[in-house]
Amino acid sequence: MPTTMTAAQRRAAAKAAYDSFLAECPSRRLLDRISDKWVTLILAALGSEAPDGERAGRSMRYSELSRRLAGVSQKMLTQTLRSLERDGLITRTVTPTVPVTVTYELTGLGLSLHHLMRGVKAWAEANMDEILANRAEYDAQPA
Amino acid sequence: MPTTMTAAQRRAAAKAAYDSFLAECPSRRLLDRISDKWVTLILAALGSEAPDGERAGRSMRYSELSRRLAGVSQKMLTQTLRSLERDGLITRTVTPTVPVTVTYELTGLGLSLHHLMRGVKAWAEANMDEILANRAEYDAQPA
DNA sequence: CTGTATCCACTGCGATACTG
DNA sequence: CAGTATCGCAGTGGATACAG
Repeated sequence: MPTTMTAAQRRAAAKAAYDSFLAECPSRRLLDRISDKWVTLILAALGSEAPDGERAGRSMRYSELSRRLAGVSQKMLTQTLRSLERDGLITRTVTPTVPVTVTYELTGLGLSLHHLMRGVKAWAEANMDEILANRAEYDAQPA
Repeated sequence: MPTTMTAAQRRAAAKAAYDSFLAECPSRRLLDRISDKWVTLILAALGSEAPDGERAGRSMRYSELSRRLAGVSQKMLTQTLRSLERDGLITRTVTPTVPVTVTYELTGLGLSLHHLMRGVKAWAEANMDEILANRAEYDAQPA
């Protein structure tokens, strides 16, 4: 922590007394939760621009998400969605049609995390080539 | 790659070569790799401002990191550091003192990811209270 | 369509012991 | 100091079957 801290920064630090560097801190578990492939992809999917381009974030059905996140198992999708709902990052809406229709949507909190996760996903895609090259070079090193 | 590719398909492939939504895409695995608690914390530690405040990113010894990331096992720390080194996100420097001194430092690529991961870590710490409240509310719902 | 429930294979990860 | 090697289990996550 820098010694040159403004009063505002000190207040912020005092208010949010959470530190993920500490093993027992709840934020450490939260960090573990959100540091997840499926969390990132779900938030990325739900936060993508709606077809009409009018909203930031779209509403998606369970089956839509299932198709979008290629290869996700039912268990992981449901489990991750529940977790996100419990944490207040997404809302789950059930429409009593026959058969039932369930839609998921980002909350404001979820949207704020989406902005970060979208960057992470984009980073992975943008730097894939360089990383593949780095790996090749590393693996080519003589032992 | 099939030779019978439409011009539109070629353009799409060229523009977005990688897509984490696809199960077979290498970027999916990369996303899984970097979506990791220890990756986040290591990058956060190495990217924090140096004591002299002159550099973005500092050099840290193995034992320093071990202390900073409270509760990390030797295995996970070494394993994660190796992975980051192989991907070209950090450098590992051995100084042949007695006993040997090993320091780790972010590369430019690592620094770029650090900026994102630092935000994720900060988000977790900043929104911990709200999320705890959301969980309490969710758990209070009648079944 | 949108789940829940169950079983189980796999492996991530910690603990422990040892080394240059 | 900075690792490597090995063991063992707990828990993750996939596959499958079933249900409202």
